[in-house]
Amino acid sequence: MARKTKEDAIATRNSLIDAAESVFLEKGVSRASLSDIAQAAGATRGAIYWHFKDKVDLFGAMMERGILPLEQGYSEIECSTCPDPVQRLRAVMALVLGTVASDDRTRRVFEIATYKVEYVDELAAARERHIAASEAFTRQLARDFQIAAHMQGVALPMTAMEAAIGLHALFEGLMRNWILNDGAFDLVGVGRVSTDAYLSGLGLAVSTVSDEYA
Amino acid sequence: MARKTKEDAIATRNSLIDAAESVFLEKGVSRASLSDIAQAAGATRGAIYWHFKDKVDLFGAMMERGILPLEQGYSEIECSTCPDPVQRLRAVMALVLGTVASDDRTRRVFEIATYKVEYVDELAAARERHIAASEAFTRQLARDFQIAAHMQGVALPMTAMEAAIGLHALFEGLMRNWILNDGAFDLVGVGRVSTDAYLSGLGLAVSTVSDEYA
DNA sequence: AATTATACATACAAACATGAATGTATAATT
DNA sequence: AATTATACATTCATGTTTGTATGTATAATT
Repeated sequence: MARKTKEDAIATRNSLIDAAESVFLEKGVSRASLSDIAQAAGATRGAIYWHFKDKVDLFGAMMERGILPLEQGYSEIECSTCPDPVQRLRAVMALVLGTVASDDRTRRVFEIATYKVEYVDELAAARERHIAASEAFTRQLARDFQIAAHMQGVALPMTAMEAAIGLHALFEGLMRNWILNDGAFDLVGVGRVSTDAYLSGLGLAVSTVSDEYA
Repeated sequence: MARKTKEDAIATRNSLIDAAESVFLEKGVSRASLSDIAQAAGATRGAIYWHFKDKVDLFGAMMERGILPLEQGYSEIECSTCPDPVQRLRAVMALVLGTVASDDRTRRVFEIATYKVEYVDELAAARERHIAASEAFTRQLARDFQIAAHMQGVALPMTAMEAAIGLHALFEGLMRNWILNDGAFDLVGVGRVSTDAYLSGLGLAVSTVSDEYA
């Protein structure tokens, strides 16, 4: 065919990423061929090789576009207006869980990243990125736990870091199992009550102004 | 070459599964070719096709051999000699986490199943199996929560099922993150204290006869 | 002892998938 | 208006993997 305008090219690129999302989700990343993706986008492999170096590059672009809402949540914890560490922590968890539960693209990308890709050598970058984000999140949780314990004058029954590792595990476990079970439970609701139980078990008060349990 | 005795054949089969474990872990399941596996086992593809239908079948055999210790833990919860539901629950968690942390084969297979395989159509059986095991585990947890709450005369701050979903998420999240972080924290220790915090947050007494926190 | 089934190894054909090379019509630039 | 760079589509050569087909030496069976 012919040359497109710059906006057309951007649209093509986006449709390629859309198609990649769809095909990755259906066939898995490794079994998805570039022909599959191009065909799903109504294009050819030429378009893919023009916009992306190869499949790994396309995967990276898809991840970057889809993970943004989550990293936004992660970063929100840093500069939130909420001064109380426990409330901040609860707000961030609710925000991220709510995003995964409500935003289709985020959920699809999360599902691909969790169940439809093999983290081996060539995807080491994605893996390292996830590890780094997790560590940053966990460290932030640990700091908040320390601050909260100090503010409330309580002694945690474990290291702040251990408490953070546990909450982080609860957090990711909920999302993963929710995805695996095809949204069979209320992610935000269960996330809230289980998080609160955990916090309460740490000896932290969660200021239950308007908490309702179903 | 020549025909082997029956024991030799079984040994060959085991070495093929060993090789599959190793190659799957290194290259991921989809990128691992049967030639790779055969070569790693010091055999040829002929041996693989003799013992297994195809790669999916070999993967299934590997899973079955490596997941046994975990399912053993899952089943232990059913017929444990420990009558107290909270103690039983804690014992099972400790047993499974301890197995993953200490048994190399279990850990490798778990890592493959978690990070080195794409759960798509042809592996639907493995996926369904995992879902079924998880659901059974969660249901058992819920039942124990109900019994424990009744025994201790406390009202849980949430549904027993929700409490179970949370603990299950904590449980799987810990294992997954421990694997991802290459065993960077004490899986059994953190599992114990975070589980106890969660239980305590549910309002359940955990009978701390000899609990020590580092 | 002869036969048969076993436990593989080897050889072969077909199917993709990839990456590069080339073609090309048209925006954009001058 | 001529030139150039862009945004792809098409073609081609190559390598890889798979499944099957066939060969074969020997354990097991009779």
